[in-house]
Amino acid sequence: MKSTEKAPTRRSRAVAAKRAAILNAALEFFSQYGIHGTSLDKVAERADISKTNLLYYYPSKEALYLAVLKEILEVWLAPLRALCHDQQPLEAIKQYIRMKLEVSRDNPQASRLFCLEMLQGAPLLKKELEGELKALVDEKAAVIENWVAQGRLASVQPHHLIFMLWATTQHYADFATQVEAITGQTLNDKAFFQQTVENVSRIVLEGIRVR
Amino acid sequence: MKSTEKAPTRRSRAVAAKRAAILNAALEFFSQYGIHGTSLDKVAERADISKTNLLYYYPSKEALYLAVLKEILEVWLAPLRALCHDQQPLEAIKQYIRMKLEVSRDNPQASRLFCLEMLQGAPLLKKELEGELKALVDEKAAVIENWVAQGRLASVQPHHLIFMLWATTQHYADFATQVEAITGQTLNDKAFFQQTVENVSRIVLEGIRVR
DNA sequence: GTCTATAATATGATAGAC
DNA sequence: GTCTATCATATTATAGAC
Repeated sequence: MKSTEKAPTRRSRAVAAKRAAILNAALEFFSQYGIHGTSLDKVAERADISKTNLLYYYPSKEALYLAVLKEILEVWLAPLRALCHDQQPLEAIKQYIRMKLEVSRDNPQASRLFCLEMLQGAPLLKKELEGELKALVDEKAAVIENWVAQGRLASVQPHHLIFMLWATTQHYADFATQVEAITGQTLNDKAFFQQTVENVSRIVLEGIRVR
Repeated sequence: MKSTEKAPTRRSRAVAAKRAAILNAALEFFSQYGIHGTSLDKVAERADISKTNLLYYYPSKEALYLAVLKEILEVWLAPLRALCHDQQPLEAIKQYIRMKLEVSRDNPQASRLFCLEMLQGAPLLKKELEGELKALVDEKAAVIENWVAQGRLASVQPHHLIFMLWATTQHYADFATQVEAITGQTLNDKAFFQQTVENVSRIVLEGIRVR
C-alpha cells in the first residue's frame, strides 16, 4: 500500500488540516515575536497539539519557520504578479495599490513576518530574493520602463517607484500600531480603508502622470 | 564627597563612555535580532566588558533595551521636528525626504529597531506613541492642513502623506537587504543616494503640487 | 566597579513505550 | 502518530569576594 498516491484519503486530509493548523499558529507568533521570541510550546498550544507532536510534523523550529516563510512569500508577491503590460499604466498601478492594501488588511501577519525577515538581513530568503524575486521585479520594472519610454508615464526609475509602492502599502500592516495610535483607526474600518486607497493612489498617480 | 555634581570628572567621563559603548553594542544586536534574539553575552563581548559588568550598568536586559529605544526615538523623530510652517511647502517636504533618507543611510539601525518594536505592537513605546509622538504628528499635520487650505498644496489628508513619507524613506533602511538584492546598491553609494532622493522627491512633490 | 561562581529557568530536541 | 519522560544547553540574573 503506497502512501504516495495523490487521492486524499481521510487520513491525509486530517494530516493536511493539522499541518495547516500548525502553520497558522506559527505565523501568528513568528510574525509578532520573530523566530527567537517564539517558543514551540506556545505554537503547539495554539495549534492544540503537544510540542512533541509538533516536532513530528516539523522536525525543527527552523524547518517550521521556513515552511511559514515559503507560504507567505506567495501571498506577498501576488499583487506584483498581477501587474501587466497590457493594462493602462495608471489603472494598473491603482489596482496594484488596492490589492496590496487588501493584503495589508486581510493578511497583516504575512506582511509583518516578511518585514521581520528582511530586517534581519533575510538569512533564509536571500536566495529567493536574488533569484525569483529579482527576476519578477526585473520583469515588472521593464513593463514600467516601457510605459515611460512610450510617454504614457512620467519619467521615473522603475525600482524606486516599486519600492515606494511596497513601502507605502506595507506600512499600514507593519506599522499598524502606530497608524492606530495616531489616527485611531485601522484598515478594518471600511471608511478608513477607502480613504487610504484614495489618498495613496492620488499622490502616486498624480506624481507619475504625464502632463 | 557628593557624586551628584554636574562637572564631569575623569571617572564620570569614563562611566559615560562605557554606557555609550554598551548602548552602541546593544543597538547593533537588538536592531538586527530583536530583544529575544540577542544575548547579553554577545552585547557584553561587543562592548568589550564582562556580562556581569554590563548588568552593573543596566540592571536587566529589558532596562537596556528600553534605554536603547529611548535614545533612537529622538534620532527617528528629528526630521519631522524640523518641518516648519514658515517654509515653502514643497521645499519643506523635499528637505524632510532628504533628512529622513540621511537617517536611513547614516543610522539604519535606529530605523530598524524602531520598526522591530512597531511590528511587535510597540509594547514599550505605546505610551510615547500615544503621547509625545501623536502630539508632534498632530502639530505637523495641522501645518500641512494649513498649506492645503491656503491652496499651496493639493488636497491630501496629512496623515496619509506623513505615512507615505515615513514608509518610503524608512524602506531603504529596513529593507536594505531587499533593495540591495534587487538594485545591487545601497544608500552608501553616493550616486544611488542622490538618485533615490530625486526619484522619491519627484514623485511625491508632483503628487501634491497644486496645478 | 569588577570578578568568579552559581542559582534558576526556559526551551529545543530526542528516546522509547504504546 | 502520539505520548511520557528526559537530556542538553543557553541564558538571565544574583551572591559575594576583592
